[in-house]
Amino acid sequence: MSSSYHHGDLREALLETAGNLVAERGVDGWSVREASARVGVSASAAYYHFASRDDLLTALSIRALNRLGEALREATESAGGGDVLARLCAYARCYVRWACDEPAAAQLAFSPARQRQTGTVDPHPHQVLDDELDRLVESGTLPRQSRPGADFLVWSAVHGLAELAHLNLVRGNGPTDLDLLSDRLVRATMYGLRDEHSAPIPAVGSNHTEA
Amino acid sequence: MSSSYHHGDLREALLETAGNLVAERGVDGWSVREASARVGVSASAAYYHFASRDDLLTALSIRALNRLGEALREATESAGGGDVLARLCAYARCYVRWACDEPAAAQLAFSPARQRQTGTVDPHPHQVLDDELDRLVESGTLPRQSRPGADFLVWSAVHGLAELAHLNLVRGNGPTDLDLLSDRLVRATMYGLRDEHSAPIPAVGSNHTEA
DNA sequence: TGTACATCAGTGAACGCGCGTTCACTGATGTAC
DNA sequence: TGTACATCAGTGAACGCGCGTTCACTGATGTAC
Repeated sequence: MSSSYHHGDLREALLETAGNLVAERGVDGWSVREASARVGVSASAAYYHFASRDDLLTALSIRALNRLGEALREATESAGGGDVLARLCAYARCYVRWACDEPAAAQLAFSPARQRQTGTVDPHPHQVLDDELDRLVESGTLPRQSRPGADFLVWSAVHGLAELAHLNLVRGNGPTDLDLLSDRLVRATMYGLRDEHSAPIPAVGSNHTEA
Repeated sequence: MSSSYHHGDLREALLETAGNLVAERGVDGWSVREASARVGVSASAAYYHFASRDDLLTALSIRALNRLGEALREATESAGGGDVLARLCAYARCYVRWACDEPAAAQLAFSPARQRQTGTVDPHPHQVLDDELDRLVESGTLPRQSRPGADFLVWSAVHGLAELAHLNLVRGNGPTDLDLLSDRLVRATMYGLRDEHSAPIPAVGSNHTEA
């Protein structure tokens, strides 16, 4: 509000700015001093709101995970008019796009160093996925006996594609291609889960032994 | 060899030591000075072999990717006696274990900053996977028409599980559980790919529209 | 086998730098009476 | 409405630090003759 002293909401402004810096230069490509300067405040002011740089980073990571969760919820809600599989495809597309658009935020959100207090994340991406899978069971698309653990399988597939895409390791260019690939991945995984109990042995060999 | 001066192979020793440091403290948790000291050499000696710290890191990343490639090749070769699906399962298990055992190496290997000269990596993980998928086509397990792009789908699934596992986001504890989950993931994906052309529409809804 | 000399592969001191964080402080704001 | 005072939310100078990298140098090694 006023010209100096008593910034309206410095904590929020620092988070926002640090978030931008992370997006621009990666998780460690900036300093507390720089974020403070960009907000127009002394470096030490940040320490009134965060115990340390790491503390700020943790807050940022929770924020990122939360935003992803919200975006996913929104994407699924506004998709497919009753087609539960389309909802899941929307989930995957959103997830993959997010990872490509904000790679640094993605890295931060799933940073191994910051994962104790994940209870703080309200619409957690995992939770949104769980809800969708439950829907798929209700609708009969996913056999109930395949439901346990299915969340991790689908999450793996989607997360992996997101990762590979943002690393630019996926050939076939353009966002549309990526959307299609994403759909195909979701469908393949769901078909596989649908069949895993009815046709447990593949076409050719029959013995699957421990490696 | 001799007590000082003219270390046998300082370049190699530095790579090895830096690799250990990365494993212990993460990609950025160490300094050139520290690596040099650990080898027993002055800090500046490193600059005779590497143009910069970043150069060293790049060499390390290629090395890591190479090792993964070799491990995967070995895992698939020594698996399954003709059962091509078992070979693929072995691939996935190896990949996931590697990511869990050497998370920092994994992060480094697929670091977005270091990906131009990947041509230097000989048995590239992607190549090993491609070879296995070709085998699956030959054996009739994977329909030929599903082959294009299948590498990215399977890679996504495996990579994603590896990532989630090393982030400790997968419930169900113990390496065995992880192996089983990994097998299940591979099977589900392969079943899905097998069926994607014969049964393109899922059990329930029929319209899949763009999100 | 011995000597001269080029080259290889190190040393160690020094550079400048920006960082996270602390501390004593002070200006702005809100509340009680 | 005015004053006294506690509290809030900043300032800015200073700390100590370890870093990547450079540079002039020197000891060890290999080769030619």
